[in-house]
Amino acid sequence: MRIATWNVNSIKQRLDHLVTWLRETQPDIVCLQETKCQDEAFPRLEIEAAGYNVAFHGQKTFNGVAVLSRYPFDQVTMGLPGDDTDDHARFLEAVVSTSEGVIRVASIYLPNGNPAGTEKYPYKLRWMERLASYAAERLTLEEPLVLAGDYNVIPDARDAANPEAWVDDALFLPDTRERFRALIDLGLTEAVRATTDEAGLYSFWDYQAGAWQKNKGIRIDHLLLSPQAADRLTATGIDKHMRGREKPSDHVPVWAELAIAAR
DNA sequence: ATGCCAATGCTACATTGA
Repeated sequence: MRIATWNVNSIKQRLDHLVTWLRETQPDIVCLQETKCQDEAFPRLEIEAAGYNVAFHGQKTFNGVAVLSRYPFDQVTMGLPGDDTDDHARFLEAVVSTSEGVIRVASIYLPNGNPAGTEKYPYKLRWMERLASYAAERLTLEEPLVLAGDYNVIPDARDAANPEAWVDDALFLPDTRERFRALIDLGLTEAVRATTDEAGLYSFWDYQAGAWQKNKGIRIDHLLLSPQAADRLTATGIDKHMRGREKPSDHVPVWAELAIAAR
C-alpha cells in the first residue's frame, strides 16, 4: 500500500493536478495540506469520483488539511490535542480498515514559524511539543501509524541545496531541529531517510528567484512511521516531476510503500 | 537588506507562506 503526503497550496487551484496524479500513481492513502478551503467548498465529489473516501478540515483563506483513502474511514478526528485556543486547521487523524487490520494516519501541517523573532516561532515550537505528546500517546497503541505532512522542518544540512541560506530560518534553527529529533526519538522512523542517505532530495522549491530552475530546494515534507509501520516499509519516493508542470504547487508529493496488501 | 512568486479575500492591496 502506498501512503503519500502533498502540500497542494490550494485544493481548488490544484484539483486537476491532484486527480491526474491520483490516476497516475494510484496511492491508497493521501494526506493533503494547505487546502485553503472552507469545508462547504471542498471539492469532495471530484475526489470521490476518482475513487477515494475523503475527510477534510479547513478554514477560510489559510491552512487546511485532508485525508483521501481507498479504504473506508473507521474514525476521523480534527485538531491536535493540547491547546483549545488553537483554531488553526492543521491536523486531521483518520483510522482506516484494511484486510490486514487498521492503519492510523495523520495529516500534519506544522506551523512555519517565520519570522523567528515573532510570536510565530514559539507557536511552532509549542505545536511540535503538542505533536510529540500526541505521538507518544498513540505509540502506546502499537499500531501501524503514519504521521505524514508538511513539517516545515529541514532535518539536516544535506536536506537543503544551500544550507547556509537557512541558518536563521525557523525551518532550520537548532530548536526546530532538536524538537524534530525528539519526535523521532520517541520511536518513529522518517521514511525517506530510512531508505536512502542521498543528498539533494527535495520536496519544496520556492516560487521566487528561479528556485526550481536552479534546483534550490529543501526537504520539509516527511512521513514518520511507528515501529509497526516501519517494519513493513519497502520503498519511498518523491514525485519531483509534479513541480515542473504548469501552475504547480511549490511542494511535490512524497510517498512510502508499506507491505500491507491492498484490498 | 529587499524583492523576487503565488494564493486568498476582495476587487486595492494586505497577509501569509518558506
